[in-house]
Amino acid sequence: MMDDRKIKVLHAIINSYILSAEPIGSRTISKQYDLGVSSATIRNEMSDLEDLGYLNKPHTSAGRVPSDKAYRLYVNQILQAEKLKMDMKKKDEIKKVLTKESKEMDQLIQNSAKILSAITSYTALAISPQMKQAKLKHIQLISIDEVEILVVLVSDSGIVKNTIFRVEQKIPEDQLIIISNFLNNKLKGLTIQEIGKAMDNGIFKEMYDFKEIIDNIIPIINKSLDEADNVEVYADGVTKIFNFPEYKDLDRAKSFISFIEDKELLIELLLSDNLDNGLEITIGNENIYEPIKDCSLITTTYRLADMTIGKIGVIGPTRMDYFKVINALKLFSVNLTEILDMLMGKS
Amino acid sequence: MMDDRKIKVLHAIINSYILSAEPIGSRTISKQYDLGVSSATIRNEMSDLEDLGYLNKPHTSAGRVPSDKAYRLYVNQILQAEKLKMDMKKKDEIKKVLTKESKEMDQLIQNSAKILSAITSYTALAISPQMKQAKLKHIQLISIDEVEILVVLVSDSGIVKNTIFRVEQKIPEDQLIIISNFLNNKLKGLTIQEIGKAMDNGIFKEMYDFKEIIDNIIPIINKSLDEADNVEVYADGVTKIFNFPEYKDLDRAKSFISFIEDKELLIELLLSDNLDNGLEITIGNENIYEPIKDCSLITTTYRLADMTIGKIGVIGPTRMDYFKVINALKLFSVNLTEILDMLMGKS
DNA sequence: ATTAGCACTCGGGGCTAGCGAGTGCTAACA
DNA sequence: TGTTAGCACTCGCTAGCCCCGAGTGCTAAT
Repeated sequence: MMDDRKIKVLHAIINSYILSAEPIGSRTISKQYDLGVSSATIRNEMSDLEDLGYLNKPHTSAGRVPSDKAYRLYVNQILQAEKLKMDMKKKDEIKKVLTKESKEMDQLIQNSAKILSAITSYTALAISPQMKQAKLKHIQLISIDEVEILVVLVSDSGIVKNTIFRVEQKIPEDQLIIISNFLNNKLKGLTIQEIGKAMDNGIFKEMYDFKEIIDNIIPIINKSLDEADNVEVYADGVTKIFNFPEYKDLDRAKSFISFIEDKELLIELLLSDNLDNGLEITIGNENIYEPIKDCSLITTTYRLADMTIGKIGVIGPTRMDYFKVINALKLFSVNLTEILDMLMGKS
Repeated sequence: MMDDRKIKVLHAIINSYILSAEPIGSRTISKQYDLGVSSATIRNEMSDLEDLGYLNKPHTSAGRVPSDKAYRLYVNQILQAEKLKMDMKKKDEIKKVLTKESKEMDQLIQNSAKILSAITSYTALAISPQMKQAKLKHIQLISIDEVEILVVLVSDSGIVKNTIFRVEQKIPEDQLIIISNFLNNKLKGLTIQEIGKAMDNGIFKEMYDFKEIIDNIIPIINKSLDEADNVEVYADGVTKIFNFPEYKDLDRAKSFISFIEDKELLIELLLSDNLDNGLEITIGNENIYEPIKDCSLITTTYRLADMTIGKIGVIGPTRMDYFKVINALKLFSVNLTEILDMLMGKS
């Protein structure tokens, strides 16, 4: 049913379409690709492929265009063949640039998106670390002035969050230290969620002496935790979409860009699988979100201290250069993980 | 030369063009606006206005379109008339929403851009606080574990920055406190730049006992200061530009969106006047940046603790609804300043 | 099973004509 | 002298038309 030649023809069409974005005719294939058969034969094969759902006709007298199903087949074969050797030279090159230009984690992620978009020429997306799975490493209360106290949270992945809050009456420095030490003892090593639970369970009973102060502080810690949970998404190269003829249509361009502009939607998109897997590819209609049902999204994860903490990916027309993008992404996954470990002093 | 009637005609044309985005003919004016003269007279006036540089003709047989000079005149008159009374009800409404949805400063700025874009239906820009002019309120070194130290900087406007750094050998807690106290004594109340200078001048001589440690810490503080200087820009409603017929042209839309996407350029744009003035309006060609020479940019500043710390604004086609935008911006300026003072506990 | 040949389809580019909105001039009028 | 009616003229835009060319699908020959 899908004999070898059909596969070859399909591949030829896909490759051709990825380059040209124009419907491919039988003649083009028989000329450009060396299949040793005439255009008439190709024509028959193409007709079969259409019946099988791998090709579509924009209209009767145009050539044919690969369907999502075709891309899926194509991608699966790329992944299976797994001849995706990493270009070490390029990897190190990128690593160098990234390391040099990124002092903070957020910056690193942002720069990665930028470079990724530059080398793939598609829109790049990246999501910054979530703290949910991170463990608390250090918590400290610092008195700033008479009425202000700063809460500093440090997670084991090195991310710092802080909040200032005000108190009615000054809390002496030494009391703050006692409280800080107590909190550290009780909470160190717990995840954000566990801390929330611990606080519900009233771990503070034994600190009755400081009840008043602690009552003050609990909501602050909760709030800080809430904020620690904040994730950031970055999109870079959004306007690259204009380079693709399929987006010469204003409405399509608008709907794409609007989608990318909606950060909340992007977070949903990128967190859908909750960071579990590595490389992920969704093609065209496989996407849940209406505005990108004619796009493909390829993402991969990066890790810190053996935890998957974020995602980086590329989005573009379904006829994107999957091979190039997959290679680039693998490279970024490794680089990000390496740099993060370095940046946060873990390796 | 510019008698009363000419002004009236010009205003009519501008108002009409702001609504329709189509060249206006003499007949339209004489019919729609009650000037008590015939279209022929209007025609003559329009011809004069063209000679004076207030109107342009797209081509011979089209109507006329206001020039940048015309908008400038128009805007100056709006500003002078200053009948811009603030709609207190609306102001409070917005304040309520902003307050409710913004826990952190960055969030507040971001939300402001969002709402501003929503109510004006143009693209909104906002830049987050710079610390350059802020004064150091508190600095503290915290030992996190054996080899990691956290530097926390708090500015008088309540903004917190922190950096983790590693040291070779553990520095005892009490030494850190001594150093922290020393730094606080020396540096409190200084601006970021002054601190840099102070450090160059070797204020650490008297701390010779801790020379080794301090030598370690100086670059860290410098780095923290560097990072403290980071500003964030937010753009919201970028795709609103697609709603305007003058951007039905893909290239123009692309160049606009590309410009907005370039955060560094945006920062330059918004910091050009270094936050000195309040309301600022640049129209069309008055803009330095090529891609927005057919846009108008209206910005205003917001303050915290009596310092101007950021800017928020709107960018759109030159035929934007200046009146509406100016009103909205005034409202945001006040609201942001008020909310910030509250959020940071100053009022 | 493959291929050459051919009729047929259909989108798109180019060309033309006509329309309609708008101008600018002239001559008459208050 | 400023205002107006009238009119010829301009010019972009749209609709309609034709034709080209790329491509298909069928048939008949190899």
